[in-house]
Amino acid sequence: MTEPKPWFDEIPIPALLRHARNTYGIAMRQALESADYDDLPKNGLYVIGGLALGAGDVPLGQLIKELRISKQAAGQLVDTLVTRGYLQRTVDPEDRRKLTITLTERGRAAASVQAAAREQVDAALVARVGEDDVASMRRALAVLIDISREWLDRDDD
Amino acid sequence: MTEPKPWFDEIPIPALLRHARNTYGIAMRQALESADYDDLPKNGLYVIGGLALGAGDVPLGQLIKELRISKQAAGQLVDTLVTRGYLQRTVDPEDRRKLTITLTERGRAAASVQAAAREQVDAALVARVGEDDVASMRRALAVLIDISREWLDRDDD
DNA sequence: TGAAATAGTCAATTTATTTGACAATCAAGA
DNA sequence: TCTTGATTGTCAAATAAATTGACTATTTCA
Repeated sequence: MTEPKPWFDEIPIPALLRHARNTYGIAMRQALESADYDDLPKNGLYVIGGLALGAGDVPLGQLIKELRISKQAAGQLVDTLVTRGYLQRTVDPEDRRKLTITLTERGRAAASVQAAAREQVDAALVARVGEDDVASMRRALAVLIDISREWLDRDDD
Repeated sequence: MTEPKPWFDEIPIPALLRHARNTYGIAMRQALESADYDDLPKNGLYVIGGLALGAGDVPLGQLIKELRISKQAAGQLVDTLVTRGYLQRTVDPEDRRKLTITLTERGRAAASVQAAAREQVDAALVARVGEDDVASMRRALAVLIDISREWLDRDDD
């Protein structure tokens, strides 16, 4: 029994993560383009997908942290998303410095196309490795995410 | 037993992948910067890390496919990496159209700093979820990567 | 009230990536 | 051989994405 190591054991985890994420990216982009939502900027998918989750608004500040880009970049990203009709920006009445962003009609439509594509990939994954393995992958990924929090909780501008 | 769903079950897998990868990115960047390898371009980490694997050369064409960027972008990326002393470019004597890229001394040094940081995160992960779960995560990621191959094998320029 | 901190904008620059046109090399058939 | 077509990569110009630095408005809190 020579037990040859499978190819994916030789590849660094970050590279696996990159390519795996890319699968979703390709599927989602493709679906969005077929539905004529072809003008989403690079990080646009994340914004659209993320907003759809919490049924409602998201403070701009959250994007800044999650995307790990400068607040200026976040501002510009939201700008183009607003210009292209996906988002709406409103001031938080509680604190008039803050902005929250919300999906427009078009934004929600795009989000649902994207979610459908995502779920298709999810389904293909479950079909091959089973629910349990997917659940344990989620757990492992969550742990990785958590590790970064301890690694550095600083870097908050 | 209310069994509240853990937070990471609510997050789309691509988002988990993104953030998980970011953990590695942060750790590696940080390590590299402390060691004065602070001039690596965005995709530089991938190139450096990838090359270190196969002890030797990598055809430029491979980068193009793996990074999913245009050949021009790949060319420029390699350009700056060469300029900054990380890479060397040589023509393939078999086929003089082809280029292969190799790490320089500096490149190898940076690669090993990067690898060390990566392994530190790997270790932290193993410490919390165990070898088996990491192995099954790898398997699941490999399946995801495979899915994209079937999803579209076209798009080869 | 009046600093200091927070949230975001504006303008300019740098970095990353793409598109289009091209040059060199190789492969294969008349 | 020649010639045609495909492959591999470069050059140059344009666009997109992200950063830096300086600034405005708002809130907090001593």
